[in-house]
Amino acid sequence: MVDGILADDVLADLNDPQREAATYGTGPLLIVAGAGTGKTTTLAHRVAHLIATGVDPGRILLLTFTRRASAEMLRRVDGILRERDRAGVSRKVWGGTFHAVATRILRRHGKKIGLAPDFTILDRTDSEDLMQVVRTDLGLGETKGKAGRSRREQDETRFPLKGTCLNIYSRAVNTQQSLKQVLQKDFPWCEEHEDKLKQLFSAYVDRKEEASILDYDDLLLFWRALLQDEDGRQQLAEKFDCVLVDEYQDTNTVQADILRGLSPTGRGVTVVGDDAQSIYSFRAADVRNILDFPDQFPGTKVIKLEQNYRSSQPILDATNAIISGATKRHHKQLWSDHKQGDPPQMILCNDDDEQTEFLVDRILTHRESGLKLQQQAVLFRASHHSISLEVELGRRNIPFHKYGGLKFVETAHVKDMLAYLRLAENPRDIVSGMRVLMLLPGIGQVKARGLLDILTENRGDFSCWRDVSPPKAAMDDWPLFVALMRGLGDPKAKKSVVGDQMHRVRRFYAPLLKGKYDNSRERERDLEQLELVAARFKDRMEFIAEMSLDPPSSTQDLATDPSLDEEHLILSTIHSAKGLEWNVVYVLHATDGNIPSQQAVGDTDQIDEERRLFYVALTRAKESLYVTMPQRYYSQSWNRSDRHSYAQPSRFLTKEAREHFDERMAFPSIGNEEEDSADATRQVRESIKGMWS
DNA sequence: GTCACAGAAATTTTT
DNA sequence: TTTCTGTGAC
Repeated sequence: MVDGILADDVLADLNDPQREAATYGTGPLLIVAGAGTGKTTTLAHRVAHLIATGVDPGRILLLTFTRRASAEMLRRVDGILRERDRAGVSRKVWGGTFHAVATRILRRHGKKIGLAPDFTILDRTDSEDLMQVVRTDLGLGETKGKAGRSRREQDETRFPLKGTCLNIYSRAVNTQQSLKQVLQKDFPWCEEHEDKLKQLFSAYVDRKEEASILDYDDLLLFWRALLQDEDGRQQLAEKFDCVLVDEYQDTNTVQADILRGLSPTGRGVTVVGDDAQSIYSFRAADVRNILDFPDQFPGTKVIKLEQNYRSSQPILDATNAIISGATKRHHKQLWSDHKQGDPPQMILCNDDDEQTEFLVDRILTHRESGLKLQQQAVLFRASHHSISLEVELGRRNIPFHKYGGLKFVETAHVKDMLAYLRLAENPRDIVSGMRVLMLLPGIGQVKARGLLDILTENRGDFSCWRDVSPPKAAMDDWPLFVALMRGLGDPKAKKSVVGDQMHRVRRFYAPLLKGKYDNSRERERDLEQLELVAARFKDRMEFIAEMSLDPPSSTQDLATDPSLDEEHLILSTIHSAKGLEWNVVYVLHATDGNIPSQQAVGDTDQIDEERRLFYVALTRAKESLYVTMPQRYYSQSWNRSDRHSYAQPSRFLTKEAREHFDERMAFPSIGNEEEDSADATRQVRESIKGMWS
């Protein structure tokens, strides 16, 4: 390249450490980037700089946490390069999540380690389904067989549910620990089942192999295996000159191994992250990856970004105070040029309803003063925390998009539809096969298994099902079903437009849907949306993989054409808000039990992670920050006999932290004082009682 | 073998 | 609110 270094005017937007990071040479580089310090900008400039100095874009690998993040990054790279007439080259960059890139690589090179290229991918719920199949096969869930069923035995803990089993399995695999260690540390109540869990997991692994399916963990494991295979390594290690990893604090041991496999000396490796924002340890992410990076790769250059461009100083003061309570951390002091601004507000509400009322009120006030809804975001710890807000927004016709929580593709009817395509793509995929067959009346687990065995014997040719005589109840549907599958399985159909295939499935499936759900009309509309999405894909396999690896993140993303999209408010779990920013941020339910979550107060590591989570939430705000907390929770659940309970503010809002907040009631009380004081004494009693329950 | 029902138990965050 | 297991009718 004759260009040499990128023009000064492009790099002039960067501050000194950012510029140093963007232009640093090929040695291992660690960029420690605090919240809002221009991490994305820096990384984008680094990629642009690499390309401008002659690195082949096709030999750059950019690993991000979500596909959205990598798309955004590459868009900015293009923006920077446009001035050099090189716009568009970034399309050649290998960008995406670890899992998405693993899929591409394994399809192409997996043969080396004995992997068929047409594997299908299990998402979280599919993996649970398979776990359940194996679990019942081995008779592990049963409780009735126990002789006598004495009280003693009833007290014995039941075998863990499928979700828990998968958590245990995944944790062992991703942390590379023995089952015993994992059980001891994270699942002590399951320790007595160690032997049976071993049986279960080994059968689970076998099943996946027979069916030619990979779960999320497998994608990483096999990529790593490929890098450890001598042949594979040669081909792959030489594939990339530069590897950049974003959000490195949230990678796990296997991902770190992959990085080492790609570049054993660290040549060409850049990682970016912030240990204060590590919030995925539940998924086996290990902060030590980023903390120990300089030891792993001798000669690492460390560059710290500490100037915050996002938030006003009053907000930074508050967030600095919150994170300073952490027991272990890499010291950083964020500062901003943006000195002016309102202090963050801590809002006390009577209950959930009042919180909702306050939020809607405030959101509209900001809207009236000219701030678009997209520039405001409501963040919460758990997906269900926003339910009452969603209802109210709906009632008032305020459009919103919700991120996190149950995704569109995880709903039963969407999974059903996709299962037809997946079975057609990979007839050995027993998860999809069982799902599809059991939709037919009269076919249950046993029949479904038998039918799949026949299919395997006939090498996946769906014609073999024509000769089967189905149970009476399925008599009408069966020929149609077989015709559908034969059509989809035909090699010619494989290449036909994915939208058309989806349409055929929908015609068959819609009547079944009617009988299965009472809100079938609504669900049918979802399926129409799905068909539209499918129509955007040329390749069926790609479509299916995409739906497992990178599903549309909000239901509304699908329902509306992005180009015609109307103004909308953002609701998001804190986890899904990572890396994003808004002018106004509201953090809901900042009470103990919610933040930190009741389930995560076991040890200091967990509590620290919850603190970082709270920190991530607060640091999303640019100008205004509201932290709201209901004081009273009504519980009509089976669990509690009392009708309501009182909540304390989050323990992270310590006295010192609160000095940086304006504290007030959402709606100053106008009720009669007697009731208030009665409430106050009740609150004391309740909270004392709470200490023993 | 399948299905519908009942009673009990669990309940975060996500590639 | 859903998920899981056991039971009994078909």
